[in-house]
Amino acid sequence: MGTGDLFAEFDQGIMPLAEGGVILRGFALDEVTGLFADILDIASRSPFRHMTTPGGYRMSVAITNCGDYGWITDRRGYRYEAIDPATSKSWPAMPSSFLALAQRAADMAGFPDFWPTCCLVNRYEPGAKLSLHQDKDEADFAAPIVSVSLGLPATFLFGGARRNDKARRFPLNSGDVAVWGGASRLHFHGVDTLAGGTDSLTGPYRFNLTFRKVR
DNA sequence: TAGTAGCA
DNA sequence: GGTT
Repeated sequence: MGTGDLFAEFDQGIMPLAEGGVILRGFALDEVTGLFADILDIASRSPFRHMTTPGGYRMSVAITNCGDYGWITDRRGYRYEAIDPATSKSWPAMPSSFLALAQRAADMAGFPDFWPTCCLVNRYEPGAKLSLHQDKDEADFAAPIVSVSLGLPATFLFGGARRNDKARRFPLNSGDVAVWGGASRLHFHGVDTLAGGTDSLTGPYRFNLTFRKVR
């Protein structure tokens, strides 16, 4: 038996993330091709763009959205909007494949009846990162967060309820799905600087789908 | 403070 | 050089 076989058993499974949080390794593996096609379709109507934080800095992660609401940031702050400010039109509808995946993952993690009204689509290129933050612009903290990884690998940072709580590091690969809610719903989290590389499906990018119930 | 930079 |  070679080393690869020893690690193969860890390709799938449930990794504890925090109280109320798990990483479902490989949960979406057989869907990544279709999900990527849906992302390209969304981006053809609401293009990826680099938004500005309230402090006036450009985010290294490019974003777009689909669903009833989209998360945006500009010099005025963070918020959800039903209209894409770049197109002055509604965000693209959430594909049924997205909704079904998010619901299955939430259910698996112990959050039945999850009905996300927003899917934030993040695009990372090598060098891009997302510093520690809380998802707290939603009206309903009872609903969990579901986060799907596609393409290049990354390191997920997951901390505690306070910004200064030490964050733990978790490898995230294409097809992995992280779900957190309950006691960890408002915990600080982020993504470490993306390393270079080429993915057979997405090329020089990592994509992340983040499902939230905004209202 | 979903940001960067500098210092111990 | 990585970490706090």
